[in-house]
Amino acid sequence: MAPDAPRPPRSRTAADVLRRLIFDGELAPGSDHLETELATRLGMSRTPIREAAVQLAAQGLVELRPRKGLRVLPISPEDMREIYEVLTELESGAAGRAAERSHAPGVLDELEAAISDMDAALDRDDRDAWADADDTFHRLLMRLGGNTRAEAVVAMLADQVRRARAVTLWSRPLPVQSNADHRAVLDAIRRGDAETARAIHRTHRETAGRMLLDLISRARLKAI
Amino acid sequence: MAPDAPRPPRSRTAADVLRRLIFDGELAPGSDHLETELATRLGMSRTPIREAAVQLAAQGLVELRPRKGLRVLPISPEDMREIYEVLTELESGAAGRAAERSHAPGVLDELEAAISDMDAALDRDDRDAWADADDTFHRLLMRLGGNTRAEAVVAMLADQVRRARAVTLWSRPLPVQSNADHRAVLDAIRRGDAETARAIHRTHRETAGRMLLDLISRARLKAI
DNA sequence: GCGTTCGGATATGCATACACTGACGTACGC
DNA sequence: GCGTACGTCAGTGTATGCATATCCGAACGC
Repeated sequence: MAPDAPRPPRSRTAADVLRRLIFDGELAPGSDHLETELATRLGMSRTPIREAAVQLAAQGLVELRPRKGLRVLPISPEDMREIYEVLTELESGAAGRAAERSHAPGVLDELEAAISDMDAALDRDDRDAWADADDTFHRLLMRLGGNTRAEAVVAMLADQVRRARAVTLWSRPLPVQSNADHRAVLDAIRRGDAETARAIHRTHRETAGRMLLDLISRARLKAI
Repeated sequence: MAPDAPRPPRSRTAADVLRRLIFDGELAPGSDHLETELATRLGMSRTPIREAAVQLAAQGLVELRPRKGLRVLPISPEDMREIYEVLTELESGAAGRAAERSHAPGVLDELEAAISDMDAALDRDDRDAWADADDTFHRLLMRLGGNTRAEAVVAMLADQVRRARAVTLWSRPLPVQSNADHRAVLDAIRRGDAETARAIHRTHRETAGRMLLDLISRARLKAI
Protein backbone atom coordinates (compact mmCIF):
# COMPACT_ATOMS: atom_id res chain seq x y z
CA MET A 1 0.00 0.00 0.00
CA ALA A 2 1.20 3.47 -0.75
CA PRO A 3 1.30 5.37 2.49
CA ASP A 4 -1.81 7.44 1.96
CA ALA A 5 -0.63 10.90 1.04
CA PRO A 6 -1.67 13.51 3.57
CA ARG A 7 -4.35 15.73 2.11
CA PRO A 8 -2.71 18.90 0.80
CA PRO A 9 -3.85 22.15 2.37
CA ARG A 10 -6.82 23.66 0.62
CA SER A 11 -4.92 26.89 -0.03
CA ARG A 12 -2.38 24.89 -1.98
CA THR A 13 -5.05 23.11 -3.96
CA ALA A 14 -6.63 26.47 -4.67
CA ALA A 15 -3.37 27.92 -5.98
CA ASP A 16 -2.73 24.86 -8.16
CA VAL A 17 -6.23 24.76 -9.60
CA LEU A 18 -6.34 28.49 -10.24
CA ARG A 19 -3.00 28.33 -12.00
CA ARG A 20 -4.26 25.53 -14.21
CA LEU A 21 -7.49 27.37 -14.97
CA ILE A 22 -5.44 30.39 -16.01
CA PHE A 23 -3.03 28.44 -18.20
CA ASP A 24 -5.88 26.56 -19.85
CA GLY A 25 -7.58 29.85 -20.59
CA GLU A 26 -10.68 28.94 -18.62
CA LEU A 27 -10.10 32.11 -16.71
CA ALA A 28 -9.55 34.43 -19.64
CA PRO A 29 -6.94 37.18 -19.59
CA GLY A 30 -8.51 40.39 -18.46
CA SER A 31 -11.48 38.71 -16.88
CA ASP A 32 -12.57 39.41 -13.31
CA HIS A 33 -13.57 36.80 -10.78
CA LEU A 34 -15.08 37.40 -7.38
CA GLU A 35 -13.68 35.58 -4.42
CA THR A 36 -17.07 34.20 -3.50
CA GLU A 37 -17.60 32.89 -7.01
CA LEU A 38 -14.23 31.12 -7.04
CA ALA A 39 -14.84 29.74 -3.57
CA THR A 40 -18.08 28.15 -4.73
CA ARG A 41 -16.45 26.90 -7.90
CA LEU A 42 -13.63 25.19 -6.02
CA GLY A 43 -15.86 23.98 -3.23
CA MET A 44 -14.13 25.72 -0.36
CA SER A 45 -14.50 28.88 1.67
CA ARG A 46 -13.07 32.26 0.76
CA THR A 47 -10.15 31.96 3.16
CA PRO A 48 -7.95 29.54 1.20
CA ILE A 49 -9.00 31.26 -2.02
CA ARG A 50 -7.70 34.57 -0.71
CA GLU A 51 -4.45 32.99 0.35
CA ALA A 52 -3.96 31.51 -3.10
CA ALA A 53 -4.90 34.81 -4.69
CA VAL A 54 -2.22 36.64 -2.73
CA GLN A 55 0.36 34.13 -3.92
CA LEU A 56 -0.68 34.35 -7.54
CA ALA A 57 -0.63 38.12 -7.29
CA ALA A 58 2.92 37.98 -5.90
CA GLN A 59 3.87 35.89 -8.93
CA GLY A 60 2.38 38.44 -11.27
CA LEU A 61 -0.33 36.21 -12.67
CA VAL A 62 -3.31 38.10 -11.32
CA GLU A 63 -4.11 41.46 -9.84
CA LEU A 64 -6.30 41.94 -6.78
CA ARG A 65 -8.74 44.77 -7.26
CA PRO A 66 -10.95 45.43 -4.27
CA ARG A 67 -14.60 44.95 -5.17
CA LYS A 68 -13.76 43.99 -8.73
CA GLY A 69 -12.44 40.60 -7.86
CA LEU A 70 -9.22 39.04 -8.98
CA ARG A 71 -8.25 39.98 -12.50
CA VAL A 72 -6.25 37.65 -14.69
CA LEU A 73 -3.45 39.86 -15.96
CA PRO A 74 -3.24 40.17 -19.73
CA ILE A 75 0.22 40.14 -21.28
CA SER A 76 0.80 43.07 -23.59
CA PRO A 77 3.52 43.10 -26.25
CA GLU A 78 5.40 45.46 -23.96
CA ASP A 79 5.15 42.91 -21.12
CA MET A 80 6.38 40.28 -23.50
CA ARG A 81 9.43 42.37 -24.37
CA GLU A 82 10.22 42.87 -20.69
CA ILE A 83 9.87 39.22 -19.84
CA TYR A 84 12.01 38.08 -22.74
CA GLU A 85 14.70 40.59 -21.85
CA VAL A 86 14.95 39.15 -18.36
CA LEU A 87 14.78 35.57 -19.60
CA THR A 88 17.54 36.33 -22.07
CA GLU A 89 19.85 37.71 -19.43
CA LEU A 90 19.25 35.10 -16.76
CA GLU A 91 19.23 32.09 -19.05
CA SER A 92 22.33 33.06 -20.96
CA GLY A 93 24.05 33.69 -17.63
CA ALA A 94 23.02 30.23 -16.50
CA ALA A 95 24.30 28.71 -19.74
CA GLY A 96 27.64 30.38 -19.16
CA ARG A 97 27.90 29.19 -15.58
CA ALA A 98 26.78 25.71 -16.60
CA ALA A 99 29.78 25.55 -18.89
CA GLU A 100 32.12 26.64 -16.11
CA ARG A 101 30.95 24.03 -13.65
CA SER A 102 31.48 20.31 -13.74
CA HIS A 103 28.46 18.05 -13.79
CA ALA A 104 27.59 14.55 -12.72
CA PRO A 105 27.77 12.30 -15.79
CA GLY A 106 24.06 11.67 -16.29
CA VAL A 107 22.93 15.26 -16.06
CA LEU A 108 24.05 16.43 -19.45
CA ASP A 109 22.44 13.36 -20.98
CA GLU A 110 19.11 14.64 -19.75
CA LEU A 111 19.68 17.84 -21.69
CA GLU A 112 20.62 15.76 -24.69
CA ALA A 113 17.44 13.73 -24.26
CA ALA A 114 15.31 16.87 -24.16
CA ILE A 115 16.87 17.99 -27.44
CA SER A 116 16.22 14.61 -29.02
CA ASP A 117 12.63 14.80 -27.86
CA MET A 118 12.30 18.15 -29.59
CA ASP A 119 13.74 16.68 -32.79
CA ALA A 120 11.37 13.75 -32.66
CA ALA A 121 8.42 16.03 -31.99
CA LEU A 122 9.40 18.20 -34.96
CA ASP A 123 9.51 15.15 -37.21
CA ARG A 124 6.00 14.24 -36.16
CA ASP A 125 4.96 17.91 -36.40
CA ASP A 126 3.75 17.54 -32.81
CA ARG A 127 4.01 21.07 -31.57
CA ASP A 128 2.65 20.41 -28.10
CA ALA A 129 5.26 17.75 -27.48
CA TRP A 130 7.91 20.09 -28.85
CA ALA A 131 6.82 22.81 -26.45
CA ASP A 132 6.96 20.40 -23.52
CA ALA A 133 10.46 19.26 -24.41
CA ASP A 134 11.52 22.87 -24.93
CA ASP A 135 10.27 23.65 -21.43
CA THR A 136 12.26 20.74 -20.07
CA PHE A 137 15.40 21.89 -21.84
CA HIS A 138 15.18 25.39 -20.49
CA ARG A 139 14.35 24.15 -17.00
CA LEU A 140 17.31 21.75 -16.98
CA LEU A 141 19.58 24.46 -18.30
CA MET A 142 18.64 26.75 -15.43
CA ARG A 143 19.21 23.91 -12.98
CA LEU A 144 22.70 23.40 -14.41
CA GLY A 145 23.40 27.07 -13.89
CA GLY A 146 23.48 26.40 -10.17
CA ASN A 147 21.58 29.44 -9.01
CA THR A 148 18.27 28.66 -7.35
CA ARG A 149 17.21 32.31 -7.26
CA ALA A 150 17.69 32.78 -10.96
CA GLU A 151 15.91 29.48 -11.46
CA ALA A 152 12.91 30.63 -9.45
CA VAL A 153 12.69 33.97 -11.22
CA VAL A 154 12.88 32.35 -14.63
CA ALA A 155 10.22 29.82 -13.67
CA MET A 156 7.95 32.64 -12.56
CA LEU A 157 8.39 34.58 -15.78
CA ALA A 158 8.01 31.46 -17.88
CA ASP A 159 4.65 30.94 -16.18
CA GLN A 160 3.63 34.44 -17.12
CA VAL A 161 4.20 33.82 -20.83
CA ARG A 162 2.94 30.25 -20.83
CA ARG A 163 -0.52 31.41 -21.83
CA ALA A 164 0.86 33.37 -24.72
CA ARG A 165 2.45 30.28 -26.15
CA ALA A 166 -0.93 28.66 -26.62
CA VAL A 167 -1.63 31.45 -29.08
CA THR A 168 1.72 31.69 -30.80
CA LEU A 169 2.65 28.04 -30.97
CA TRP A 170 0.37 27.37 -33.91
CA SER A 171 1.06 30.41 -35.97
CA ARG A 172 4.82 30.50 -35.67
CA PRO A 173 7.16 28.87 -38.16
CA LEU A 174 8.43 25.43 -37.23
CA PRO A 175 11.19 25.98 -34.71
CA VAL A 176 13.98 24.19 -36.52
CA GLN A 177 16.71 26.77 -35.95
CA SER A 178 15.85 26.58 -32.29
CA ASN A 179 17.10 23.08 -32.05
CA ALA A 180 20.37 23.78 -33.77
CA ASP A 181 20.89 26.46 -31.14
CA HIS A 182 20.12 24.05 -28.34
CA ARG A 183 22.66 21.57 -29.59
CA ALA A 184 25.27 24.26 -29.97
CA VAL A 185 24.69 25.38 -26.38
CA LEU A 186 24.98 21.83 -25.13
CA ASP A 187 28.21 21.34 -27.07
CA ALA A 188 29.66 24.51 -25.63
CA ILE A 189 28.73 23.39 -22.12
CA ARG A 190 30.37 20.01 -22.76
CA ARG A 191 33.54 21.73 -23.94
CA GLY A 192 33.44 24.08 -20.96
CA ASP A 193 33.28 27.02 -23.34
CA ALA A 194 31.33 29.49 -21.21
CA GLU A 195 31.64 32.41 -23.58
CA THR A 196 30.16 30.55 -26.50
CA ALA A 197 27.39 28.98 -24.44
CA ARG A 198 26.42 32.39 -23.15
CA ALA A 199 26.57 34.07 -26.55
CA ILE A 200 24.62 31.45 -28.43
CA HIS A 201 21.90 31.20 -25.86
CA ARG A 202 21.61 34.97 -25.74
CA THR A 203 21.14 35.16 -29.47
CA HIS A 204 18.72 32.25 -29.30
CA ARG A 205 16.48 34.02 -26.82
CA GLU A 206 16.76 37.38 -28.50
CA THR A 207 15.69 35.86 -31.79
CA ALA A 208 12.82 33.97 -30.20
CA GLY A 209 11.67 37.09 -28.39
CA ARG A 210 11.74 39.21 -31.54
CA MET A 211 9.86 36.54 -33.44
CA LEU A 212 7.14 36.30 -30.83
CA LEU A 213 6.75 40.05 -30.60
CA ASP A 214 6.51 40.23 -34.36
CA LEU A 215 3.92 37.49 -34.42
CA ILE A 216 1.85 39.16 -31.78
CA SER A 217 1.94 42.57 -33.36
CA ARG A 218 1.13 41.15 -36.80
CA ALA A 219 -1.87 39.44 -35.29
CA ARG A 220 -2.84 42.81 -33.86
CA LEU A 221 -3.05 41.18 -30.49
CA LYS A 222 -3.02 44.00 -28.00
CA ALA A 223 -2.98 41.56 -25.11
CA ILE A 224 -3.04 37.87 -24.48
CA MET B 1 -5.67 70.18 5.03
CA ALA B 2 -4.48 67.10 3.36
CA PRO B 3 -7.46 64.99 2.40
CA ASP B 4 -7.25 62.44 5.18
CA ALA B 5 -5.65 59.38 3.69
CA PRO B 6 -7.88 56.33 3.78
CA ARG B 7 -6.68 53.91 6.41
CA PRO B 8 -4.48 51.31 4.75
CA PRO B 9 -5.63 47.72 5.04
CA ARG B 10 -4.28 45.98 8.11
CA SER B 11 -2.67 43.29 5.97
CA ARG B 12 -0.61 45.97 4.27
CA THR B 13 0.40 47.50 7.56
CA ALA B 14 1.36 44.05 8.78
CA ALA B 15 3.58 43.43 5.75
CA ASP B 16 5.25 46.83 6.10
CA VAL B 17 5.85 46.50 9.82
CA LEU B 18 7.13 42.94 9.57
CA ARG B 19 9.51 43.97 6.80
CA ARG B 20 10.86 46.77 8.96
CA LEU B 21 11.23 44.49 11.96
CA ILE B 22 13.21 42.08 9.82
CA PHE B 23 15.47 44.74 8.33
CA ASP B 24 16.10 46.25 11.73
CA GLY B 25 17.05 42.86 13.05
CA GLU B 26 14.34 42.89 15.70
CA LEU B 27 13.21 39.63 14.20
CA ALA B 28 16.56 37.91 14.06
CA PRO B 29 17.58 35.72 11.13
CA GLY B 30 16.72 32.14 11.89
CA SER B 31 14.25 33.00 14.61
CA ASP B 32 10.73 31.60 14.69
CA HIS B 33 7.61 33.59 15.41
CA LEU B 34 4.10 32.27 15.94
CA GLU B 35 1.23 33.89 14.14
CA THR B 36 -0.63 34.50 17.39
CA GLU B 37 2.40 36.15 18.93
CA LEU B 38 2.83 38.50 15.97
CA ALA B 39 -0.89 39.24 15.91
CA THR B 40 -0.76 40.36 19.53
CA ARG B 41 2.41 42.33 18.91
CA LEU B 42 0.90 44.24 15.99
CA GLY B 43 -2.48 44.61 17.62
CA MET B 44 -4.54 42.83 15.02
CA SER B 45 -6.02 39.40 14.45
CA ARG B 46 -4.22 36.50 12.82
CA THR B 47 -5.93 36.95 9.47
CA PRO B 48 -4.01 39.99 8.18
CA ILE B 49 -0.83 38.58 9.70
CA ARG B 50 -1.22 35.42 7.67
CA GLU B 51 -1.83 37.40 4.52
CA ALA B 52 1.32 39.43 5.11
CA ALA B 53 3.26 36.26 5.91
CA VAL B 54 2.29 34.71 2.59
CA GLN B 55 3.52 37.80 0.78
CA LEU B 56 6.81 37.91 2.61
CA ALA B 57 7.28 34.23 1.95
CA ALA B 58 6.69 34.82 -1.76
CA GLN B 59 9.42 37.48 -1.62
CA GLY B 60 11.81 35.05 -0.01
CA LEU B 61 12.17 36.91 3.27
CA VAL B 62 10.58 34.31 5.50
CA GLU B 63 9.60 30.69 5.41
CA LEU B 64 6.27 29.38 6.70
CA ARG B 65 6.71 26.24 8.75
CA PRO B 66 3.49 24.79 10.10
CA ARG B 67 3.51 24.68 13.91
CA LYS B 68 6.94 26.32 14.05
CA GLY B 69 5.73 29.71 13.05
CA LEU B 70 7.22 31.99 10.50
CA ARG B 71 10.99 31.74 10.26
CA VAL B 72 13.12 34.69 9.21
CA LEU B 73 15.33 33.25 6.51
CA PRO B 74 19.07 33.53 7.16
CA ILE B 75 21.29 34.43 4.22
CA SER B 76 24.18 32.04 3.77
CA PRO B 77 27.31 32.96 1.79
CA GLU B 78 25.96 30.68 -0.92
CA ASP B 79 22.70 32.67 -0.99
CA MET B 80 24.75 35.82 -1.21
CA ARG B 81 26.63 34.51 -4.22
CA GLU B 82 23.37 33.63 -5.95
CA ILE B 83 21.79 36.96 -5.27
CA TYR B 84 24.80 38.92 -6.45
CA GLU B 85 24.99 36.88 -9.63
CA VAL B 86 21.41 37.78 -10.49
CA LEU B 87 21.89 41.41 -9.48
CA THR B 88 24.97 41.59 -11.66
CA GLU B 89 23.20 40.30 -14.71
CA LEU B 90 20.00 42.29 -14.38
CA GLU B 91 21.62 45.57 -13.36
CA SER B 92 24.28 45.50 -16.03
CA GLY B 93 21.57 44.71 -18.56
CA ALA B 94 19.61 47.69 -17.30
CA ALA B 95 22.69 49.92 -17.53
CA GLY B 96 23.14 48.87 -21.14
CA ARG B 97 19.53 49.52 -22.05
CA ALA B 98 19.60 52.83 -20.20
CA ALA B 99 22.40 53.91 -22.51
CA GLU B 100 20.42 52.88 -25.58
CA ARG B 101 17.32 54.82 -24.64
CA SER B 102 16.79 58.54 -24.54
CA HIS B 103 15.78 60.14 -21.30
CA ALA B 104 13.89 63.20 -20.17
CA PRO B 105 16.43 65.89 -19.29
CA GLY B 106 16.05 65.85 -15.49
CA VAL B 107 16.28 62.13 -15.03
CA LEU B 108 20.00 61.74 -15.48
CA ASP B 109 20.54 64.63 -13.11
CA GLU B 110 18.93 62.57 -10.39
CA LEU B 111 21.50 59.87 -10.98
CA GLU B 112 24.19 62.53 -10.86
CA ALA B 113 22.74 63.82 -7.58
CA ALA B 114 22.82 60.35 -6.05
CA ILE B 115 26.49 60.07 -6.93
CA SER B 116 27.23 63.46 -5.42
CA ASP B 117 25.41 62.37 -2.27
CA MET B 118 27.64 59.35 -2.07
CA ASP B 119 30.74 61.53 -2.48
CA ALA B 120 29.58 63.89 0.22
CA ALA B 121 28.75 61.02 2.54
CA LEU B 122 32.21 59.55 1.96
CA ASP B 123 33.83 62.88 2.86
CA ARG B 124 31.91 62.91 6.12
CA ASP B 125 32.63 59.21 6.59
CA ASP B 126 28.88 58.78 6.98
CA ARG B 127 28.39 55.20 5.91
CA ASP B 128 24.67 55.07 6.49
CA ALA B 129 24.10 58.07 4.24
CA TRP B 130 26.41 56.50 1.67
CA ALA B 131 24.39 53.29 1.73
CA ASP B 132 21.14 55.20 1.27
CA ALA B 133 22.51 57.13 -1.70
CA ASP B 134 23.91 53.91 -3.13
CA ASP B 135 20.45 52.38 -2.90
CA THR B 136 19.00 55.38 -4.67
CA PHE B 137 21.57 55.15 -7.44
CA HIS B 138 20.88 51.51 -8.10
CA ARG B 139 17.14 52.01 -7.94
CA LEU B 140 17.26 54.89 -10.41
CA LEU B 141 19.51 52.91 -12.70
CA MET B 142 17.00 50.08 -12.83
CA ARG B 143 14.22 52.56 -13.52
CA LEU B 144 16.23 53.96 -16.45
CA GLY B 145 16.58 50.45 -17.81
CA GLY B 146 12.90 50.55 -18.67
CA ASN B 147 12.00 47.05 -17.61
CA THR B 148 9.55 46.95 -14.72
CA ARG B 149 9.93 43.19 -14.27
CA ALA B 150 13.68 43.38 -13.93
CA GLU B 151 13.17 46.31 -11.59
CA ALA B 152 10.83 44.31 -9.37
CA VAL B 153 13.11 41.30 -9.24
CA VAL B 154 16.12 43.42 -8.36
CA ALA B 155 14.17 45.23 -5.66
CA MET B 156 13.16 41.89 -4.17
CA LEU B 157 16.71 40.57 -4.12
CA ALA B 158 18.05 43.84 -2.78
CA ASP B 159 15.61 43.46 0.10
CA GLN B 160 16.96 39.99 0.77
CA VAL B 161 20.52 41.24 1.24
CA ARG B 162 19.59 44.48 2.97
CA ARG B 163 20.06 42.87 6.38
CA ALA B 164 23.49 41.65 5.44
CA ARG B 165 24.61 45.17 4.71
CA ALA B 166 24.07 46.16 8.32
CA VAL B 167 26.82 43.69 9.15
CA THR B 168 29.21 44.37 6.30
CA LEU B 169 28.87 48.11 6.00
CA TRP B 170 31.10 48.77 8.98
CA SER B 171 33.80 46.25 8.35
CA ARG B 172 34.31 46.83 4.66
CA PRO B 173 36.85 49.24 3.23
CA LEU B 174 35.59 52.68 2.33
CA PRO B 175 33.81 52.29 -0.99
CA VAL B 176 35.79 54.82 -2.97
CA GLN B 177 36.30 52.77 -6.13
CA SER B 178 32.56 52.24 -6.12
CA ASN B 179 31.93 55.87 -6.83
CA ALA B 180 34.40 56.08 -9.67
CA ASP B 181 32.49 53.18 -11.22
CA HIS B 182 29.18 54.93 -10.77
CA ARG B 183 30.43 58.04 -12.52
CA ALA B 184 31.85 55.97 -15.35
CA VAL B 185 28.50 54.23 -15.82
CA LEU B 186 26.67 57.54 -15.84
CA ASP B 187 29.10 58.93 -18.40
CA ALA B 188 28.63 55.92 -20.63
CA ILE B 189 24.86 56.30 -20.40
CA ARG B 190 25.17 59.98 -21.30
CA ARG B 191 27.27 59.09 -24.34
CA GLY B 192 24.86 56.35 -25.31
CA ASP B 193 27.67 53.83 -25.03
CA ALA B 194 25.70 50.74 -24.04
CA GLU B 195 28.59 48.32 -24.23
CA THR B 196 30.76 50.30 -21.83
CA ALA B 197 27.90 50.96 -19.42
CA ARG B 198 27.11 47.27 -19.32
CA ALA B 199 30.71 46.18 -18.91
CA ILE B 200 31.61 48.64 -16.20
CA HIS B 201 28.54 47.96 -14.16
CA ARG B 202 29.08 44.24 -14.50
CA THR B 203 32.60 44.53 -13.17
CA HIS B 204 31.39 46.85 -10.45
CA ARG B 205 28.87 44.35 -9.16
CA GLU B 206 31.19 41.38 -9.55
CA THR B 207 33.83 43.15 -7.51
CA ALA B 208 31.36 44.19 -4.84
CA GLY B 209 29.97 40.68 -4.64
CA ARG B 210 33.39 39.09 -4.28
CA MET B 211 34.35 41.61 -1.63
CA LEU B 212 31.21 40.94 0.40
CA LEU B 213 31.62 37.18 0.16
CA ASP B 214 35.21 37.53 1.23
CA LEU B 215 34.21 39.71 4.16
CA ILE B 216 31.56 37.30 5.27
CA SER B 217 33.74 34.22 5.04
CA ARG B 218 36.59 35.97 6.84
CA ALA B 219 34.19 36.83 9.63
CA ARG B 220 33.26 33.15 9.71
CA LEU B 221 29.65 34.21 9.37
CA LYS B 222 27.80 31.09 8.37
CA ALA B 223 24.57 33.02 8.00
CA ILE B 224 23.25 36.51 8.45
C1' DG C 1 18.16 1.97 31.22
C1' DC C 2 16.29 2.56 26.82
C1' DG C 3 12.80 2.50 23.43
C1' DT C 4 8.06 2.94 22.31
C1' DT C 5 3.49 4.28 22.64
C1' DC C 6 -0.11 7.00 24.29
C1' DG C 7 -2.21 11.37 25.66
C1' DG C 8 -2.55 16.13 26.10
C1' DA C 9 -1.49 20.65 24.80
C1' DT C 10 -1.17 23.91 21.08
C1' DA C 11 -0.72 26.16 16.56
C1' DT C 12 -2.59 26.06 12.46
C1' DG C 13 -5.99 25.75 8.52
C1' DC C 14 -10.35 26.71 7.49
C1' DA C 15 -15.18 28.21 7.88
C1' DT C 16 -18.18 31.68 9.15
C1' DA C 17 -19.98 36.07 10.76
C1' DC C 18 -19.97 40.93 10.50
C1' DA C 19 -18.89 45.81 9.75
C1' DC C 20 -17.42 49.01 6.43
C1' DT C 21 -16.46 50.94 2.14
C1' DG C 22 -17.06 51.98 -2.43
C1' DA C 23 -20.11 51.69 -6.48
C1' DC C 24 -24.21 52.20 -8.75
C1' DG C 25 -28.75 53.68 -9.57
C1' DT C 26 -32.41 56.67 -8.64
C1' DA C 27 -34.67 60.66 -7.54
C1' DC C 28 -34.63 65.26 -6.74
C1' DG C 29 -33.30 70.02 -7.52
C1' DC C 30 -31.98 73.47 -10.58
C1' DG D 1 -32.40 67.98 -19.49
C1' DC D 2 -28.47 67.77 -16.77
C1' DG D 3 -26.00 67.48 -12.58
C1' DT D 4 -25.88 66.20 -7.86
C1' DA D 5 -26.96 63.94 -3.62
C1' DC D 6 -28.60 60.22 -1.27
C1' DG D 7 -29.80 55.46 -0.39
C1' DT D 8 -29.10 50.76 -1.21
C1' DC D 9 -26.45 46.81 -2.05
C1' DA D 10 -22.65 43.91 -2.82
C1' DG D 11 -17.91 42.50 -1.90
C1' DT D 12 -14.22 42.73 0.74
C1' DG D 13 -11.29 43.00 4.98
C1' DT D 14 -11.06 41.38 9.42
C1' DA D 15 -12.27 38.95 13.56
C1' DT D 16 -13.42 34.78 15.71
C1' DG D 17 -14.54 30.00 16.59
C1' DC D 18 -13.57 25.35 15.85
C1' DA D 19 -11.70 20.87 14.18
C1' DT D 20 -7.57 18.64 13.18
C1' DA D 21 -2.89 17.51 12.94
C1' DT D 22 1.38 17.52 15.08
C1' DC D 23 4.71 17.68 18.60
C1' DC D 24 6.42 16.88 23.12
C1' DG D 25 6.61 14.59 27.33
C1' DA D 26 5.54 11.06 30.34
C1' DA D 27 4.67 6.55 31.49
C1' DC D 28 4.97 1.93 30.60
C1' DG D 29 7.04 -2.28 28.87
C1' DC D 30 11.04 -4.84 27.76
